[in-house]
Amino acid sequence: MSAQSHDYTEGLNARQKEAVLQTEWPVLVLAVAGSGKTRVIARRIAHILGQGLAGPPEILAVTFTNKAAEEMRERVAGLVGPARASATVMSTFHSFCLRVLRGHIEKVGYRKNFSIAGEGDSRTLLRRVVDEIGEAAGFSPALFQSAISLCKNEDILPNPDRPKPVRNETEEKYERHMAPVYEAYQSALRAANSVDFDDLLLLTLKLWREHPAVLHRFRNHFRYVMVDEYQDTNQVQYQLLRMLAEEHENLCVVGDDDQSIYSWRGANVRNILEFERDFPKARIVTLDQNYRSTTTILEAAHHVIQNNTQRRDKKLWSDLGQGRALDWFVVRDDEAEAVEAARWLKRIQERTGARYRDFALLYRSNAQSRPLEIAFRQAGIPYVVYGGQEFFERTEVKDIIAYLKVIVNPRDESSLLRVINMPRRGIGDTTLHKAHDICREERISLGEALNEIIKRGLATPPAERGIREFLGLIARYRKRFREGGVPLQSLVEDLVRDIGYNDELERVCKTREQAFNRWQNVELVVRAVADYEREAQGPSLLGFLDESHLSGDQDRATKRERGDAAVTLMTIHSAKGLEFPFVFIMGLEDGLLPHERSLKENSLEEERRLFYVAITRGQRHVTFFEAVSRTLHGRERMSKTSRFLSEIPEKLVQRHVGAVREMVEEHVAPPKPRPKGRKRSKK
DNA sequence: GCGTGCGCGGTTTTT
DNA sequence: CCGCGCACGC
Repeated sequence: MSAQSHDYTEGLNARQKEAVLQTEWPVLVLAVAGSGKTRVIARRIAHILGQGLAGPPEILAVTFTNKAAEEMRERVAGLVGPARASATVMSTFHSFCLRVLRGHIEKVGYRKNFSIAGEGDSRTLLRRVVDEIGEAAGFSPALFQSAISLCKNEDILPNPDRPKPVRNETEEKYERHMAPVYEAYQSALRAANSVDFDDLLLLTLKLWREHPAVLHRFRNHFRYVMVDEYQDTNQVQYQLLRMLAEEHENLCVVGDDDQSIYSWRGANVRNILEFERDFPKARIVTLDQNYRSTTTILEAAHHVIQNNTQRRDKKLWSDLGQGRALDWFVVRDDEAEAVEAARWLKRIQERTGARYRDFALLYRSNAQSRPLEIAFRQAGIPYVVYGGQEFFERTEVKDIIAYLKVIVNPRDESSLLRVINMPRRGIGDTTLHKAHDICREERISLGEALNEIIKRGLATPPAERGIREFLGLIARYRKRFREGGVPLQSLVEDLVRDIGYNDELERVCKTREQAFNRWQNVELVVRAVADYEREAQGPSLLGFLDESHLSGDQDRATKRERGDAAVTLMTIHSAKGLEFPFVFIMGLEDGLLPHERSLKENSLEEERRLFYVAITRGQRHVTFFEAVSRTLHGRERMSKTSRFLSEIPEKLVQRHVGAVREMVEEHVAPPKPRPKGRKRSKK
C-alpha cells in the first residue's frame, strides 16, 4: 500500500469530484437515482484519509441498513485497504447509538446489560400495558405501537398535558388514551431494563443533552460525519447529527428528496429540503447524471415526479441511449397478470438472452406476490420472494433468544414471560399473577418475585417444582456465561438440549416435516452464535444479542446467493437502492398504486415517489401491468387504471390489451452492452 | 393450565 | 381468503 497521496477523484464526473473534494463545511449532495452516490461517499472517505485530514476512527459514516454499511465498507476497502476501512466507523444509526449507550447508558438511568426489545417484544409489552391500565378504548395495541413510535421519532415524550389541536371526537379520545399508555409502556420498558429501537436513538439524544462532557468527547472524536439516504432521517436523527456536527460542521449528507418513501415511519423530508436553512454555510452539489437507465426510462420517471410540488427541481439524464419504449399490459385480472408476466419474461429472455436474476417484479403490497408465485411455479421460472418473516421473528428463534436475554438481563420481564412455561413447566396465569402482585408490593423484578413465591409457599406443588426448575436452569447458565472460558456455541447448544426444545417441537408440531423445519431454525441460531463468535472482536453473549437484534435478517445473505439464478419478487419499498436490467411493475391500479389508504391520508405525493423509485430501478426496460379486476381480501373488485400512468407521455409507452403477443421487432432495443463489473451475454 | 374454534382486520417495514 | 388473538371447554 503506497503512502503517497492518491487522487481519489479519478474517473469521476465534475459534480462527483466536487462532492468528494468539499470536506471542510456542510455539504448536501443531491443525488438522483443511479447517479453513483455510494461511489462518491466511498471516494470522499478515501480522500479524507488520503489527505491525512483524519484517521479512520475519526470518520463516521451512517447508513440506514446494515447492508448499506457493509457495501460502503467494501467500497472503501477497495480504495484504502481493509485495515483502514474496518477502522472507519461505518454503521447504521441504531448500531452507532447502541455502541454509545453500551458505554454510557447508566447516566440516563438504565443498567449496562439492558435488553433490546424488538418490534414483537414491544407489541407484547404494549398489549399487557393496555390490559393492565385498561386504556384500550377500542384502539388496537398495534395502533398505539405505531403512534408511540412516531412520537419517539419526533422527540415527543409522554405528556398528558401536551397541548394539541383536536379536530374531532375520535381524535380527542385517542389523545386522552394515548398519553397514559405511552407513559406506562415507557416505565414498563424501563423496569425491565429494556429499550426499544426508537429508544436507542432517543436515549442517545438524552445522554448528549444532559451530559455535555460526553457529547464533547464524541464531537471532538468524529471530525467528519457522512450520512447516506438523508431524506429518510427523522427528527431525532437530525438532532443527533446536528449536535455531533455543531462545532466543525464537517457534515456531508447524501440523498434524494424524490426517493423519500418512509415518511409513515417518521422520516422527515424537511431535513433534506431545508438543509441550507439548518446549515447556512452549506454547499450544495447536485448529481444529476444517471449511470443506470435508458433515457426513455428516465424521461418517463421524470415526467411522473414532476407532478410533485414539494421537491427540489432537478434534471435527470443519462448517455446510455434511448432504449425500448415502456410496455404496458392491460389484462383481465390478477391471475392473468401473473401468467402474462411469466410469458412476457420468457419472451424477453428469448430475445435478449437475459438471465433470471436480471428480472425483478415489484409490487405495492406483499399480498400481491401470491398469484405471481403460483404462475411462476407453473411456468418453471425460479424466483425468490423478499420480505416476509424475518429469521429473528420466527417463534422458535425468538424462544431461544428470549432464554439468552433472560440470562443476560434478569429484569427482562417480556423474555422471562415468554420462556418461563416453554416448554411446559406447569406455571400458568394464576402463579404469574401472584408473582406480579409481589412485584408491585415489594418493588422487585418478576424473577425475584418468583423466588419470593417459593419462600412464602404460595405456589401449588407442580408450579413450585416448575419455578425451581426454571430458576435453577437460568441461574446455572447465568453463572456459566459470566465465568466464561467455554465457547458460547457449546453453551447455547447445552441450553437448547437442557430445556428439551427438540421434544417440545415434536410435541407441538402437527407434522414431522414442520418439526424438522423448525428445529433447523434452532440449529441456525446455534450457527449464528458460532459465526458471531468466530467473527467478533471480543465475543460475548451480550454482543451476540445486540447483533441479532440490529442485524435483521441473517438469511438475507443466503437468499442473495440463491437469488443469482432466480427472478426477484419484492415490494417497491424493499427495491429502493437496487437495480435490475428488466423491471416489471405490477398492479398499476388506483387503490393499489396509489394505495387507497394513502389517498385518504393525503399522501399522494409519497405514492408518486414510490412509483418513481420503482421506475428508476430499471436499467434496460420497464414493463407495467394493470389488472382490470383484482381479488382483494377474497373479494373481486373492478379497478381503474392508476392515475400515475397518465402522467407519462404516450410516446414513451406501448400499451397492449390482453395477452402477450409477439414482441414487436422495431421496438426491441439493441442489447445494451454496459458491463458494470459483471458481463452480460451479448446475443 | 392447556388445546381448539370464531371473528375481526387486513400498506409499505431499513432498525 | 388468511392469520392472529381471544374466549371457551377439557
